[in-house]
Amino acid sequence: MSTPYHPESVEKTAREYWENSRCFEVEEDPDKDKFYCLTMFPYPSGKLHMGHVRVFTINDVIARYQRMQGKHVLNPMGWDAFGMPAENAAIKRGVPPAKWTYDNIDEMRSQLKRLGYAYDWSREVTTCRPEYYRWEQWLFTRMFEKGLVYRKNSVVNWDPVDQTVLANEQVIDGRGWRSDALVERREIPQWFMKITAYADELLDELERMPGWPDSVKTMQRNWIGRSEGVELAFDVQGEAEPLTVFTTRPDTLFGVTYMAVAAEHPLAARAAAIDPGIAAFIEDCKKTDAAEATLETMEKRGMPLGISAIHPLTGQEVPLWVANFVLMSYGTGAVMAVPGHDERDWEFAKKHDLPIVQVIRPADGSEIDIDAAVYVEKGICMNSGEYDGLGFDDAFNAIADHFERSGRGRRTINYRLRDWGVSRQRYWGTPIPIIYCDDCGAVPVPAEQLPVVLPEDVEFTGHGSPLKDIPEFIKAACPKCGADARRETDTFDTFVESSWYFARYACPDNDTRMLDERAAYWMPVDQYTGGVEHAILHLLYSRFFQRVMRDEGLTDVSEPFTNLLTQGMVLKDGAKMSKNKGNTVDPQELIGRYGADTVRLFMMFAAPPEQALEWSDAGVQGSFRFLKRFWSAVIAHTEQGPVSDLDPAAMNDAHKALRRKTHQTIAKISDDIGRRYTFNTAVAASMELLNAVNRLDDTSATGRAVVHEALEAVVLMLSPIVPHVCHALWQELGHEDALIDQGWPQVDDDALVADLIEVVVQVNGKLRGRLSVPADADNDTVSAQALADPNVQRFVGEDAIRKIIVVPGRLVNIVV
RNA sequence: GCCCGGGUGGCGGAAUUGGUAGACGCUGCGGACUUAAAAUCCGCUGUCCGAAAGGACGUGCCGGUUCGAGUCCGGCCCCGGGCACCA
Repeated sequence: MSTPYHPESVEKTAREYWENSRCFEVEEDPDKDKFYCLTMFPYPSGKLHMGHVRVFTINDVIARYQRMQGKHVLNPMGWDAFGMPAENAAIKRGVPPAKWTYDNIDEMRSQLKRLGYAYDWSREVTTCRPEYYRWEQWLFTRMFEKGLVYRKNSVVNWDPVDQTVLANEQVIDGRGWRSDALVERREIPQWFMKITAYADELLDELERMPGWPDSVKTMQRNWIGRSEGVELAFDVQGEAEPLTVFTTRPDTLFGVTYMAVAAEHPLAARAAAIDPGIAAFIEDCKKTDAAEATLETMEKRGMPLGISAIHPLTGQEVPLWVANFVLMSYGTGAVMAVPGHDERDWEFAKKHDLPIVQVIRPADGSEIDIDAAVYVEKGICMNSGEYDGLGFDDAFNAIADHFERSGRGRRTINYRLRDWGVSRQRYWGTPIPIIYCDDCGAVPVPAEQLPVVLPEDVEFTGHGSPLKDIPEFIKAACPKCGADARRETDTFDTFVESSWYFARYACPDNDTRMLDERAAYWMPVDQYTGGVEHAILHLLYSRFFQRVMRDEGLTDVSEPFTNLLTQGMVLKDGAKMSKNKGNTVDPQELIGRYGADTVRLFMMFAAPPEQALEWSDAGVQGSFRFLKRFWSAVIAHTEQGPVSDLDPAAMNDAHKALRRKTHQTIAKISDDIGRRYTFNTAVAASMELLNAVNRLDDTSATGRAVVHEALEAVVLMLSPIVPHVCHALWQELGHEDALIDQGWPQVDDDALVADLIEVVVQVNGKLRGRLSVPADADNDTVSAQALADPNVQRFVGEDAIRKIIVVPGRLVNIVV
């Protein structure tokens, strides 16, 4: 073996070994303890970026570590291949989305291979292939039969100049990104999946998911937003239909001084027909994009409709307004306003001079001025007729009972979660398998006619979906009556593909069933790793889809991901490094210069996985330097010839100290990688151990045996992170068997025993001295020794000692 | 606006259960090697006072609990992620 570290040849050798021995291809084996290790699959945007390298390396470290623990590891890779960037590339460069996508996949696959990831490539999944998406089309038709999908109108961003639907990210400050035209909200019919039917289960199961971060569970809980309240009917003057509203605060019902409906509400439309001012206001309300953040931050505006509702308890007239912050698609499209006890209602009432009535007083008896500040806490009812004096729960129940008895309302549970709109007016996606027949309506495509294949050779103009211009695609016979009918031209939201790919990795080649018994073996995913930006949408949709597949009899598993690790982003100059912002560092260039191991090492060393990672070119060089030091330390050791077995009796204090350090480090790194996932501290501990090895300048037989043990431990423990160099160094250390088949090193508890330990001494909590004491010294002995320390004496002086706190093995605190 | 994170030296970070703040690495400075440079190796590197021993201060800001707070509690400020059509 040549002496200097040449990453290129070292990595090529290791890569070829893994490839030739096919050691990462796994089959189902019931006798083995399976471990399914997965990352969120990438969108094939062109080249790998550092965010990819980070998450894939984290995953690879876990996969290789679990393998060394004796687990039967499945670690697959695939492509989330449908999506907007392919269409944008097609418009910009005239490349068909399919060709652009397949070229990108080829490029990125070769990059992944160069990074040495332990993937089972035989299971690769590509979502834009009909053999993949046919099964989600099939599941959609099953959901259709069960009533789990339905069609209704919903809002999109409409660009009136380009005559096309825009994604939220294509709307910049309320204008279309290409046309610069003011974007309008427009309602069109779209397909929805009933995720709300699973809302309670998705919420409740979070309580039994200890392997997920609390932050993600909290976000999902808040997103589902279950609230218990009452639905109430208000009669409207001159209208036959009452206006229904939902409230979680029926105890404040007597404080209702106005009501508001959405701009799209029929009552608003009727008022607009006779009042041009209202009509103009409603038109104006539509000139905003559909994003929630926009609606929540924009100025709250409204207009009186000139009609009144009747308060169901007092019989008083309550003016009805139309307001831009009430949305037709949320709840009933109408809200009751209690300005005394709701922040937004209070501000709106102040602005429009609407009355504010106090109907709740603080339970502690304190006085408040409802005109000066809103009071949103729960308290005691007042100005509420027969309900005066009741607390929240009593008032809630009394009022709810009253409405249920009179049939004018009912207790109900409301969710913030809305059904999942899956229709996209785009070309590069899975065709929604529906045929529209003039007589039979929307008819799902029968299973034997699936897949509905997306034509890949299309003319791409950028104005609307090209599917609308392909008569052969649109023309279809109605599956029910055989009459001429039209095929749906909308495609699925790409979150549909990513909601079940993890299960399909188990059986990607099955062309007769969506999932088979192999999925029963591998599912659920034991460790799932991906960006925290997916904490809600992708993970919630996947949990939903898993349950839909379960209820279809395809699997027994309800929760797809047992353990979740959300990695932070890769930042450069404090900003997210991403394809959209163009502030990327090219991994390929770094691999060419330093090798894959250096890039992997820097990624793992620079920050713990959950935190954002700030990119540093100097840090990469530091990682490269470490690998060179690592390499030469092993070479310097092996050049001295064979090593004899370690004779414990022959060890001096320095030998014992190094051996203790070796086994302390094994214990620490096992914990860091196996439990804490703090790969940065695992790397730091390896560096410390290697520094300790280099400091022990001892060529005696015992010295070399202790060093040998330490070096083998470092090679084994760093191998999940820098597998290529460790593959070579393992051979250098004299082993015939490949490193990939080795087990994780074991701690020798005997080596951990120390005779003396250091204890710090504090006076009144401030550090004043250090002691070396026998490991088995009792508290009194340690206290006495602490008091004898000259510097400690200086600070204790003549003062009376009030208390001495001894934390065994750590510190003594003398309180005076 | 709402929900979830984060804030520690010149920089990335460590401190795992309330017990030594700054491990490990980077940068910088000094030195060795070299004709020279690169590479490599050795030393120093939170701020202030001090010749040193040592001391004072110090984990975004303000306050609290505790023998002891980066860690717990209350109130703020700033930065990042998500907000349903980016993936």
